[in-house]
Amino acid sequence: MPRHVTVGLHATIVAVTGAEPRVLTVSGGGGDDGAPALPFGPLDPDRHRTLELGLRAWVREQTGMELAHVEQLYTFGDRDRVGTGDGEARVIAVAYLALVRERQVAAGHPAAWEAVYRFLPWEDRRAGEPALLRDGIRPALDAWIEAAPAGDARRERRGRADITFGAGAAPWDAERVLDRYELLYEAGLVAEARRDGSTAAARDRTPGAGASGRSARLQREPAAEGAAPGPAGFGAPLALDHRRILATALGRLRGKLKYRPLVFELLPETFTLLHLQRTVETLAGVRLHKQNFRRLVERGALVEGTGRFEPATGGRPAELFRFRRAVQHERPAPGVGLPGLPSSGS
Amino acid sequence: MPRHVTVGLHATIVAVTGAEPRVLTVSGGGGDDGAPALPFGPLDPDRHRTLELGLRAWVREQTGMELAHVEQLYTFGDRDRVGTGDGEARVIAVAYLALVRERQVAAGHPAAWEAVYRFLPWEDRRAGEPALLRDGIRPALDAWIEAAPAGDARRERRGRADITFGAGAAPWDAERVLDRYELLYEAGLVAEARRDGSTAAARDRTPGAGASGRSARLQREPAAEGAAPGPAGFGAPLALDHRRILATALGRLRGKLKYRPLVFELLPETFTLLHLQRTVETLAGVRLHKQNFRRLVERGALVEGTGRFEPATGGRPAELFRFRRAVQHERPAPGVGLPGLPSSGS
DNA sequence: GCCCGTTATGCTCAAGGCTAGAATAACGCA
DNA sequence: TGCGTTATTCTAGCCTTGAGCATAACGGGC
Repeated sequence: MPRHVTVGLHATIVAVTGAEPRVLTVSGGGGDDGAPALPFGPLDPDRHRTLELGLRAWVREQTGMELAHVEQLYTFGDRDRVGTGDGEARVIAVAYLALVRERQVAAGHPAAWEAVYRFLPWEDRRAGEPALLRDGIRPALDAWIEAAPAGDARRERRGRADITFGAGAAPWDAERVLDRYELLYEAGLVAEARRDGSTAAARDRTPGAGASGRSARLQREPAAEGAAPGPAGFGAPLALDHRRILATALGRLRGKLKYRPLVFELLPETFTLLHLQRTVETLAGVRLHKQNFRRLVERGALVEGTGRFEPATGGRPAELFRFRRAVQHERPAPGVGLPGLPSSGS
Repeated sequence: MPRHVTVGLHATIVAVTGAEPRVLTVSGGGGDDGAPALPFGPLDPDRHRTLELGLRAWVREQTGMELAHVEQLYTFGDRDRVGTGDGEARVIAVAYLALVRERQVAAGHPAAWEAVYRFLPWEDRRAGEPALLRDGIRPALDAWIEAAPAGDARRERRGRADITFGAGAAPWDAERVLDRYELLYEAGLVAEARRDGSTAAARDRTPGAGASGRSARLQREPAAEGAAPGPAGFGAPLALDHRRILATALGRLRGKLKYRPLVFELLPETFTLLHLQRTVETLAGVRLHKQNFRRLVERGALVEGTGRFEPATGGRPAELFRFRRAVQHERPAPGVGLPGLPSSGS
């Protein structure tokens, strides 16, 4: 008897509070461990006219929140995604990214905002390369590289690690969030890798993944393979494959900031230019040159002054700006361009 | 009784033959009209371990072809996607883009290569803006715009048309393939819009779609609304929503060319720089400045000379180059950067 | 009231990248 | 040999970007 198919709708809901990007989680997750989960629920073919409407319904139910900007991220469909036993339904997951303003908080629902960088701590380089990277991840990756047979295999691992984590000539590429998470997963350096254990043999390649030539090779190494993992893996885990989804979301968001005015979905109606800059930095995980950032934003005609001022800046009052919605009808790719980070390298 | 869910796997298989991008189609389509379809088949939860493997299996079966580069595009899940009646299974479509070398042709299978620009003729601007755009599409869009009530609604339509099709100050943005197709669909200017008729009321927003502020407004206008459609709509139709998938694929491909060495998946082992340029132009739908294109490719260290030459160029023999696979391990975003098209504007 | 630290904002300069061509080299063919 | 065609190399000019310097405007000590 052929198994049925169930479609799960998963939401990565992001907001920026203070100077931190946060993601909305629900407690207890899908049933395996106690790690928090992203809000999700199955598509109801009868009730949900579209996938996005189904997602909104689930989010409303679980968090009491109405979503504004929503976009689809990726669809995960590996048989072993969630360790379903034979006979049970096959579960496909369609993942979404949603952006909301910081204030809207859940009320009476078992949902909570968590700092995104709790789950992906190596992605925050605003204060320079985090110690975790230098002292924890890079050495562990080196061990993983050395654990490979000496020839091409090892060179291949080295190349991948260098490119994804930015070593040697390769600079840090803020958008490769997913590549980094997947590398850590394969190297057995995140808790999920050990949790999934040997049941997770092969996975579909996921979105931004690079290296076009590798696509035919679907087999993925089961897990550790000799690397010395941190005590419980790097970063806090999420239920199921939700950390993978979160990584996909952050990568997509970082990429899209450059050519779409997405930040403004996360900001209040009016804001200072520094507020805008901090929000972008927070998401991109890097610091930006203030004057140049201003120039880009103003020359791009993304914002317009309101004439009002924010006095509590700690210094000279800053003018409050507002997003010029009209840009979207003027220029093809309006975004806040991320200039290279200044060489303030910690 | 709740309906079941079926997951369809759809492949947009692209190759470049001569100077034309082509897409592999199978005859007869899914059952509605006689239009050609993209190869597709349902996910078999028992046989297909991953979505991508399922896709490969279906493509092998229907076209006898082994796919190399494959990437997921988008998942379509509107209830009215294919006009399923009540009681039937709900059908979700996961769409993929695959790239293959030109030679591999189907044998004994009812599959055929069709020129991509047969279905999206307005996307080919290599010889300047096509007459179809100036004489057919723009006037029809103008009519559609005028058909809106005179206030904001009309301004909104105008803005969208200008941005997607490049009018006034806005330049042509080669990547907005999907936006353009969807605009034509909404304006009732493609055959599918009339075929789907009033059954297709709302759709999920699809990938690259711009205008972040509009996301909450899910309702889409049913169809025509007063525009004067061409005799049978612009461009040749495909079965189901396959033209939408094709548009998604072409847009994605155009975008990715810039930062991933995808072209080389479509080229033979060795090629001349002009061959490379023509292939890129063909996909991007625009002409490029020869000297600058060479400089970018060479400075990017994307290729290396072989020392051998292609004599049959019609002029001075051209050196044969080969893709330097190593780039992928050196630079973060190796692609063939598409500099702005020269102002040769026909 | 004056000095200081802090943030906002404006302006400048130099390096590097991109656009558009000019100029030159190497073929096939008449 | 001269012409048309394509390949390859170089250049001049403009614009963007990266990095600072300088000045303005505020709150708080003193």
